[in-house]
Amino acid sequence: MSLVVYNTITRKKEEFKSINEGAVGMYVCGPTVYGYPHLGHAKSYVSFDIIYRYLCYLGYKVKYVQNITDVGHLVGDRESGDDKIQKQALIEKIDPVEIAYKYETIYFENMDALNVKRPTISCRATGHIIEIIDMVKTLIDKGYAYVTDKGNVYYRVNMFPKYGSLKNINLEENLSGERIEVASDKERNEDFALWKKAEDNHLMKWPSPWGLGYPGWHIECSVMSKKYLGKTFDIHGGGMDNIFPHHECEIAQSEIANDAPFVNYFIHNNLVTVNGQKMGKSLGNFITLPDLFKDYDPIIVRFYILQNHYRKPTDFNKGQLNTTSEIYKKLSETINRLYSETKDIETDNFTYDEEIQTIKDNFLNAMNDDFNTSLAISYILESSKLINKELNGDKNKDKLLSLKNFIQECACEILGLKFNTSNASKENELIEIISNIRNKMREEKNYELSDKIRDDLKSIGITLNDRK
RNA sequence: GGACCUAUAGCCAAGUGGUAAGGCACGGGACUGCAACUCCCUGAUCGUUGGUUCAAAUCCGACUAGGUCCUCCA
Repeated sequence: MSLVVYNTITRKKEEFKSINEGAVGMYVCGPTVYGYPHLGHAKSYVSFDIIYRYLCYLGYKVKYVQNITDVGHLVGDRESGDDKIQKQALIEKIDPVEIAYKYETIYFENMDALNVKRPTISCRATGHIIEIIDMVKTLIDKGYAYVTDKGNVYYRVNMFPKYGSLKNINLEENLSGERIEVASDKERNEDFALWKKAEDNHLMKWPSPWGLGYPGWHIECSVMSKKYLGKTFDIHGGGMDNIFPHHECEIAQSEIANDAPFVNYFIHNNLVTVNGQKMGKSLGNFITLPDLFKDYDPIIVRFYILQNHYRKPTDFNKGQLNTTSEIYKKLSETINRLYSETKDIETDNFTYDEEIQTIKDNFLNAMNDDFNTSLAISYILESSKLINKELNGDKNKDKLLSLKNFIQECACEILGLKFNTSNASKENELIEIISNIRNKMREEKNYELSDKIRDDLKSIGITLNDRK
């Protein structure tokens, strides 16, 4: 079975075929770095991490480009809007460049904690101002963009008939009815900014043919994807909320500037909700990752995200997160047992067990069907049951090694789960010693003391699992 | 107002034409000195309503509820 992905362009699942055999170019919209990342970012980047990991597993050489938006953009194109990075800089009383760098660092630390692999290329908007100016020039030369008296540059949306097709938006119906901005210097209200003139109090600005200014929100992604992936590439990803207008604008810019189709597959993850409402920075109902990680191991947050499909919304729910935490602990214990009991077994040649091969096939089929992680996880849990049975029973070498291989490839490599598989710490040795003494007491039927040891250890969070 | 998505057991969640995966919780059992762990068994006709079909959770229509986008947001 081959890989099938849902393509936003066609609103259908399609068989995945890369432009160049054995290689994939993928661009995912990265964060604007002016605040702490939240659970929504986690869902998005974990989702694309899965796609990245799975494509690698399938043998593709993947070039995964992700931008860092370190230029603040105005809310809309209005003169009165705030530049979010600048705003944060004024609050924290440090330079906007420091703000961007600070939150970029935190972003990556948080993603590392979630075991999200770093993109192969991470690029910043501020590092591509020359190329941005260049593409804006091209669009002006082709007549698709215009410079206003104020020194702003806008894209003529009505010249690009495809605009709105990604989101299936009809501009006539949706935009023409709105009140035209009186103060705007645009030809038409739906036109979007490619370059904005900087007001005197604007901190981040660059010289350009149109005066001192800064790039519009959408142009950086067109520029950087072209630079690193070429005019046409395989996959473009991002959150659903970026479909319109961001990705529409990218298509409009890139296809005209490059005279080539932009992207073959657009993949969008669904959003995180809180009590059914979208979690968003502007709504103020977001849960930041640093806060969440105080109460939950990041890898459990990752597991929680993967229990939902990426195209379905995840409703944040502490009760469910606690449940997930319990499930993950059990799974970890089982897998740790598997690793510790197989660490001395020769792994060179073993016959892959048929039953486990079937589970692995099912797992891969689930992944092939548009990265169905929630179904895939059910096979991991099924294997967990088999591990316990085998460890409590025959301890068949082929079965154990097959299971170990399955966990290693599917749970660890593809899903990016981590289990605490080292038993080497002093603490564990100590527990082992205490446990042995306690077992001795139990043999001597000194239950009063052995129960006290069990209870005392339990009270500091260590559970002894008695086995025959 | 326009476009679109979702609705499956107490909860989470797969399943897109052939009679409902998995997990948690609940209950029963095996194991145990007792317990925990582990294993076994146990639950839904799929929002409502029409229709298409030999056959629908799965396709089409209507309705209801919730959500997203049409301003920045992963």
